This record gives sequence, structure tokens and C-alpha cells, in this order.
Amino acid sequence: MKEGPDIAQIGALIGDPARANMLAALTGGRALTATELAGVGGITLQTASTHLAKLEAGGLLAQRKQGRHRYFTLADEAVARLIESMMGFAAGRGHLRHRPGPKEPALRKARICYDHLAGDYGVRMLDSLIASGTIAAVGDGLRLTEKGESHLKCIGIDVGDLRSSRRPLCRSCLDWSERRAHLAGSLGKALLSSFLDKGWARRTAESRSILFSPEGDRQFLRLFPVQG
Amino acid sequence: MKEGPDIAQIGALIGDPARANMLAALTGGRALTATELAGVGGITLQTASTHLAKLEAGGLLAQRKQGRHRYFTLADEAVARLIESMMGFAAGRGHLRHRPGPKEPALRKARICYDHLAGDYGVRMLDSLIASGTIAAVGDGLRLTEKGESHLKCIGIDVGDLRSSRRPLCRSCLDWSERRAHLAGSLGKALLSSFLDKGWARRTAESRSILFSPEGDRQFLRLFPVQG
DNA sequence: TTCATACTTCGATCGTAACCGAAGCATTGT
DNA sequence: ACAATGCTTCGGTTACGATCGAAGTATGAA
Repeated sequence: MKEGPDIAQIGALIGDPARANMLAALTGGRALTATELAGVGGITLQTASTHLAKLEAGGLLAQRKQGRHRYFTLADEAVARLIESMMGFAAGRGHLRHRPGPKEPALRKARICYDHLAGDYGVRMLDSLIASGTIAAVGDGLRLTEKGESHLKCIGIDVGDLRSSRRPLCRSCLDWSERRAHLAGSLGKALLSSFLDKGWARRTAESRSILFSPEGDRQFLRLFPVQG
Repeated sequence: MKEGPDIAQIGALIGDPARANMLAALTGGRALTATELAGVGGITLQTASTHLAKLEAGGLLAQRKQGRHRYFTLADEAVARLIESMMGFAAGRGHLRHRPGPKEPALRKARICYDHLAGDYGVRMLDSLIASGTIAAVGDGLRLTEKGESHLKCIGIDVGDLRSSRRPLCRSCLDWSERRAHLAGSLGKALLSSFLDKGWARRTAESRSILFSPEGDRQFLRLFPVQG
């Protein structure tokens, strides 16, 4: 009768609008304080506190104390992938929260997903990396090729440093706006970081969208061409 | 900051234990009736009905009316993938539940569905009848061919007698163990009756399963071969 | 027709959880 | 020391939805 893992608890945690808003905001990768998350959820600090406690107890959030503040983040990348996949599903059913506003196109073009690049640009990047033989698609997963490792070194990414982490190097993450995979994992993170470091792009204050400068746009499109 | 699709609605739909149990049951791919799903969810038929209406309105379920029954299935493969991914996530967090005992293989092999043959054998029979040109699939429905009528006479089925009934001769019936169509209608009933009359098979007392004798098994498989 | 089955809708109860005001820690700054 | 900020806990209200009994609808069988 009752089979398998209990998805109801997870669903109920995400099922509250205030909590869903908080989780969506945290998918941006930034650590946010309880006060900021209360604002995101449209609730008072007291209510937010109880919500955050539930999310943490459910294993969706992690918190770290820092002075008077408590910074909340998603527990790990698996949570981010779950939220993204649910967004993709909801988008496909037309469960949109609001009519596509002015911020929507920017969000679809390039945004941050936990700590890596998503949206049209994220999908394009992975497509290009596969086409150039840098990354190989093995079944459902992704693998960095030997040739790819040297190729990335030319871009300024030292894969050796990334391997030291226990986190997987390459991971596929389903994109809710494109409904196709983009690159997650420590390599995905490193690539986005390098774009930001080089000044090609910058994060926006309140949104998940990532804005490319005209020069950064050119460099990105040159570095990750798309055939056809 | 409200960005992107609304995951709270989806989460809330999955967040109720009864609904989660129903969805998990339907992830098996079989179509289930409202009554069966009520049993799965541990609730009464009335409550199940409202839950199913909500799930359908939310785009998670599709239903197919068939006589007095309403067969529910997951709306499409995307729903199945969502449930699967949530199960995977929940399993990773240790949100586990018990695994049930063994299923009933006999019920899956052959059982009675109202008055006709269902299960693996039922699906095989219809497949074979279509392959041999006895029955033609016309759109969603089924039609007996002219050649088929004489073919059935050889088996001992007089179609003329069946036509006198107001009941449709051929009807497609969705199989809940195979999730594919088998043959219903007065012809389906007549075929099963002939198997029982010939002693090829017999009904069991308490179960809906139909037990074929070794000889009946051989005759059935000879009469309804399957290619490939 | 009449009866039985499968399901839906109505109505009402009831439990839970979301919510906020107020008070209670905890940390930092002065 | 005291005040200010950030957050949690407590208490009480409120609102929503899950639940089921009973009545209503639809389909099939006799």
C-alpha cells in the first residue's frame, strides 16, 4: 500500500507559498538572512523563523551563524536541482505566477542556478562544450574528456584544483526555461566564476538574472559557438 | 521577489499523503479506478474523488471514462519523472517507508475484467487478433473484419448471435496491469466463455485471477501467437 | 422498468498549520 | 553598563482543507 520514499513531506514543505518563495530565492545561490527571506516570502520575521526551522528539519536548508545574523542556504546541490526540476515542470503546465514581465526575458537568457550558469546561455555553453569534445555525454551523466581538460586550461580553468573537492566535477541540471540540460557541478561553478571575475558578466542585486556586458557577450559567444 | 514558475501549487498537490500515495501508485504505469486509488490512499471514495479532481485540474492526472469506471493515469511521462525525482530526493534524505510484500503474478497473467479476459493474456489475445487481420483498429475503436468473422466461426464463435445484443461487439478496454488495450465487448465475453467452456481455464473462488490448465495454456498460445 | 455499481456533489465537522503580537534570548556596538 | 539589532519562542486567533455521511448522477445488468 505505502511504497517507496515519502514524497508527501517534501511536497508539503515546498507546497506553502511563503516557503516556495524562499526556496526559489535561495536557488540564486546567495546565502540570505532570515529577515531577507521574510521579505521574500511576504511574511513577518516570526513566521519566517518557523518556516525556516521546518525547512531545515526537513533537510532542505542549511544555516550558518555569523555574528548576529543567520545565513540560510540550500542544503546542497540536490535541493537546487529538485527546485529547478519542479520549476521546469510547473512552467510546462502553465503554472506561471505572473504574466511574463520585463524581467522574464533577462531571466531566460542567463541566470544563476545555485552557483552555475543557467538559461539560454547555460544550455548553449553545455551544447558547445559537448560539440567541441570537451565534455562527453555518458548515458545520463557527463564526463570531462582528456582533451577537454587541456582545453579548459587555455580558458584559465585548472581542473586539478576542482578534483580536490568531493563534489562531482560535471553534472547535468535540467533547465526550467529551456527544458534542456545545462552544466552544474564544480566545473559549472568554476566557469561562471571566471566569467564574473573577468568582468564579462555581473550578478544583479535582487534578481537571479545575470547581465552580460557587451564585451562579455561577444567573448562568451566566441568561446562557445553553436553550429547549425 | 516573485520570479519564475509557481512551484507551490505543484508541491501542495503532492504534499498531501493521500494524494502522494495515489501518485506513487500510478507511477507504476498502470491505470487505476477511483475506488482502487481510494484504497491506496487509505481514504473513502468521496474524499478520493475530490483529490482526483484536484490532481486532474492541476494537470497531474488524466482520466478515461470506460463504462461505469473511470481509469486514472498520470497525465504524461513528465509527471512520472517528477514523482520519480522527488522519490529519489526523499530517499536520499532518509524519508523512507516500508516496502510491501510480493504481488500477485497470477493476477497479472490472466484475470477477468467484468466478463472478458484481461492481463498479459488479454493483451496478447487482442494483439494477435489484430495481427491476423481478424480485428481492425479504427481510430480509438475496434472493428471486426469480414475475414475475421469466418475465422471466428472456425473457433466456434457465431458472431451473428452476438450481433443481436445491443451491446457493442468489439470494444477496447484499458488493462490495469499491462496498461495496454485488451478486447472487451460481447465478443470479448464470448471468447472468454468459450475458454471456460472448453476447460482451458477456470475462475478462482476469491480472486479475479483466471487459471489456465497446462493443456489450455498450450491451446491458447497456439491460437493466439505473437510475432517478434 | 428496477436494481446494482461506480462515481460525484453537497454539507458539515474537525484538525492542523499559517499567522502575528509580544516577550525572551543572543550578539554587537557604544 | 546600556541600547540596538537579529532572531526565536510562546500564546491565541483564524482560515483553509481533509474528511466522511448522505444524497444525487451515470452507466450497466436483469
